[in-house]
Amino acid sequence: MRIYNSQSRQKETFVPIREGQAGVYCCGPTVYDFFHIGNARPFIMFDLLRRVLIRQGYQVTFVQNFTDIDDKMIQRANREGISVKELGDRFIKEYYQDAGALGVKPADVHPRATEHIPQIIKIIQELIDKGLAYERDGDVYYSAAGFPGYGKLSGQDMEELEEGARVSVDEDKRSPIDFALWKAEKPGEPSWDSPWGKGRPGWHIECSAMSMEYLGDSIDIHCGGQDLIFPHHENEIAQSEGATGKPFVNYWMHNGFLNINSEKMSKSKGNFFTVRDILEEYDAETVRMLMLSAHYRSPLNFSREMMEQAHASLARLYTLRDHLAFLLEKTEDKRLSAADEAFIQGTQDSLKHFDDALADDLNSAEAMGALFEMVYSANTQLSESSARAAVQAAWDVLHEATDLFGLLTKKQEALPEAVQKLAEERAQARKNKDWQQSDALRKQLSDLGYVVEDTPQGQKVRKAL
RNA sequence: GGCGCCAUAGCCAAGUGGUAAGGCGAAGGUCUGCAAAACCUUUAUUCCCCAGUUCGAAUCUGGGUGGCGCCUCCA
Repeated sequence: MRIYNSQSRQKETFVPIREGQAGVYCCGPTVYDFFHIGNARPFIMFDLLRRVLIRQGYQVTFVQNFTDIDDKMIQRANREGISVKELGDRFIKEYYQDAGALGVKPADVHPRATEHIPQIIKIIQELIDKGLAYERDGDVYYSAAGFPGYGKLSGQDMEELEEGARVSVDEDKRSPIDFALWKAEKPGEPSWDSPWGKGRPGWHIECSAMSMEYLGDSIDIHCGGQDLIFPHHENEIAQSEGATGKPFVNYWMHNGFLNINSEKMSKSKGNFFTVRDILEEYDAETVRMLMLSAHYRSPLNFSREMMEQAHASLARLYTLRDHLAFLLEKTEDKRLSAADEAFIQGTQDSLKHFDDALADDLNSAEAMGALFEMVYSANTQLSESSARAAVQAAWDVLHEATDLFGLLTKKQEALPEAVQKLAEERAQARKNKDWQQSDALRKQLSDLGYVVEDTPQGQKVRKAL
C-alpha cells in the first residue's frame, strides 16, 4: 500500500506501527446540522481506505469522532431552544442515517467530544506542566512558540503566521497564533468542571484526546479534508506531540474538495446540497459512483450533469450484473474452451489491476477503469455457449470489485405480480405480432419503472435503475 | 503578503520520462417488427502557453497564463 503523505508531500510505502494492524483516525462532523454532499466525500473515500486496508489483510481500527460541543452547536441549540446534548443526539442519529444510506459503514469507535472531558483535561494539564500551555482567567491557551515543530504539516512559518494573522479577538493570548485548549464558561453555555474553573474544551484538543484514547499516542493514518490541515491538524500535532513527546501521526491523508462551479461547497457560502436532499432525487450509489470516479485528492465538481453521467455508468454495471445472472441460468456446466480459459485469466488480470490501483494511494479512478475493462471483456466474450464457470468467474470478479466499492448493493428481486402479468401479456401480443398492443404494454411497464428487452432467448424484464 | 493545490477530447477522468486507460455524450452501423441492451466504426498526431534538459516529455526544470483553496468556522 502506498499513501500520499500530506506532510512529506509524496507517496510513501505504508509501514504500520504494529505489523498487520492499522490505526486510522478521521475527523468527523460537527453535529449541528445535516451534513452536505461535500462533507460526504471524506466519509466515502476514507471508508474506502478502510475497506482496502481490510482487503489487504490489515486488522483496522477505524475511529471517527463527533464534535458535539463548539460555537456552532451552542448557537444552533439556543436557536432551537434545546440543549446542546439534545442537538448532538439528534444529528448523530441523522449522521448514521445519511452515512448508512451512502454505504458508509459505522466506524469501530465513534467517540463524542463531550464524553471525553477527563481525557481532554488530562492532556491540557500535561501541556501546562510542560510549559506549553498557559491559563488566563479560566481560559487555557497553547503556546505555539513553545513547540519547535509548529508549522511542519502545513509548511507555515511562525513569523509569517504572526504577521499574517487576522485580528485577534482574544487579547489574553500571548501570541496571535496561540489557540484555545479550554474556554472559560460563558452564560448560557454548557460547561464542565476543570482545574481552571468551569468551561468547555476548544475544538482541536478533542481529536488529540480521543485519538490517544482509542489508538494510542502514535497512530498510523490520520485523515480529513484539506481545509483541516491548518490550523486543526497542525494544532493536533502540537498538542499531542507536545504532551507525549512521541510522533503523533505517520501518514496524513487529506481529501480534495467537492466543488460547485469550481468553488468549494461550504455551509458558509450557502452553495451546498445536503445528502438528505440529494438522496430524494438520486440513488445513493450514484453519489458513490461520482465520488469514486475521481481521485480523492483531486477537486471534484458536483453538478446535475456529473450525477447523470455517474448514473449512466452505474447502469452499465447493473445491466451486466443482470445479464450475467441471465447467462448463469442459460449456460451449461461444461468443459472450458480455450477462449473460456483466456477469459477467466483476463478477469483475474483485471482484478489484479483493480487491486493494484487501489493500493496506489487509493486510485479509485484507475480501479474503476480496470473494472470497466472487465465489463467490456464480459460483454464481448460471454454468451450462452460459454461454459458456466466462465460466467461465474465474471460474476465473482464483478462482485469482488463492486462489493469493495459499495456498488451493486441492490439485489435482483422477483418481479411484482402486476409486472409479471403485463410482461406475459406483452409476450403473448408479440407472439401474435400485435405490435401496437405489445408496444403499449412495454410503455406501461416502462412507466412502472421496468425495462423490457427482447433477446434471442426471449423477453427479459428488469427494473430500471 | 505567506503556504499550497489544479489545468489531459463536447463533458468527466487515469496516466508523472518511452510514444494518450476508462466512463458519459454525440454521429454512423450490426442486431430488432420497432426498441432496449450489447457490439463495430468515428469522436485528443496531442495533454493551458513559452523556453530548457533529454535519443525521447502530457510526464523533469525555469518562466508565464488561468482557476481554486488554507492562513477565521469549514470535509
